[in-house]
Amino acid sequence: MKQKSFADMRCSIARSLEMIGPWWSFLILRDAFMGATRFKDFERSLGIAKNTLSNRLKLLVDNGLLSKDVEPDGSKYAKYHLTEKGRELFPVMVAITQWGGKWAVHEDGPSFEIIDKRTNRNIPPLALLGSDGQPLPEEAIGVKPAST
Amino acid sequence: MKQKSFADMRCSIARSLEMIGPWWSFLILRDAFMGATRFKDFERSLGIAKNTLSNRLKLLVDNGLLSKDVEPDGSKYAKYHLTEKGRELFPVMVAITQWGGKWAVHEDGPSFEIIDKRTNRNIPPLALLGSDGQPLPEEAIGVKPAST
DNA sequence: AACATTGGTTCTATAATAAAACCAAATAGC
DNA sequence: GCTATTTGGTTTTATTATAGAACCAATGTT
Repeated sequence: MKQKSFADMRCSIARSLEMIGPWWSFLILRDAFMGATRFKDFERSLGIAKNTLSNRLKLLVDNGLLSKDVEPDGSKYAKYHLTEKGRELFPVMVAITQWGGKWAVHEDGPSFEIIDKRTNRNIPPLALLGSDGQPLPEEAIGVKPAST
Repeated sequence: MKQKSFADMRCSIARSLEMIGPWWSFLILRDAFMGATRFKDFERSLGIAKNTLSNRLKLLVDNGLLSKDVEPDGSKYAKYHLTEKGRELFPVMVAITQWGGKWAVHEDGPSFEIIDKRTNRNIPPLALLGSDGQPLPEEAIGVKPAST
């Protein structure tokens, strides 16, 4: 009984989770955002088994979230970089980071913070905006199922 | 070799993923946001195996994302409701929905959309704000590792 | 040239998941 | 009030995924 796939579901959340992949994949992307590019970078940071890492990286490359590039910097070891598709997951990272900062924080505090470089201060919570571009009051949030 | 836990990592993203749980858990929460409350609601919507659903629900309740309540409405079947901790994952849902709406959308279109009820129109992308509350330019985004 | 590091692959053991069968309690239909 | 159905599970079994270790060739370092 193989693991069920979300890939044929219509819901964008399910499809996104399927595309990102399970577990480790998200942390691999996190490290990519933090500057990791090499197989060893990810392995060291995550303490992940090499075969698992290898499979995850392949999946992320196949799904277009990372690219595996041979650099013109002299080295023959490839580097993994976020694609545009991968980079656009940044708001998801921020949303989870902010949630975790409130509800899942380590006793020693978080390992990193997302800041406004101009002021070196934390950024405020991600803002839900209404169709007018102004902050969206909670009672105005709605979910509309597809009509078809 | 049991599955590695993220629970003792310091990173808030890792800790959040651990707390939410694997795979299905996120879709269970999605359905909770969409109004599902009963075991059967989740089962029908997800097509999930009952034992897996049972385990996931227990985990989500144990981790404080859902509460299992006996309702005063006459029924003796319990209902699952999002706690405040669970409800505050809404921005994460929105972020993934918006990403998926761009990068993982089904050929028939998304199954639902998040709207501004006042206008019945889609909401714009979640906004990253700077410490001044104004939109944060990309070059001002920084990540600061913990000093200690 | 010798040694260490990198980026894997292969193999085995264990844990997680799916599917199906089963069941008691609750609810609905008559 | 009696019967049938639905609900909310648990148990059992089969399969898949993951972790860990050992191994290896290519690369990079001294």
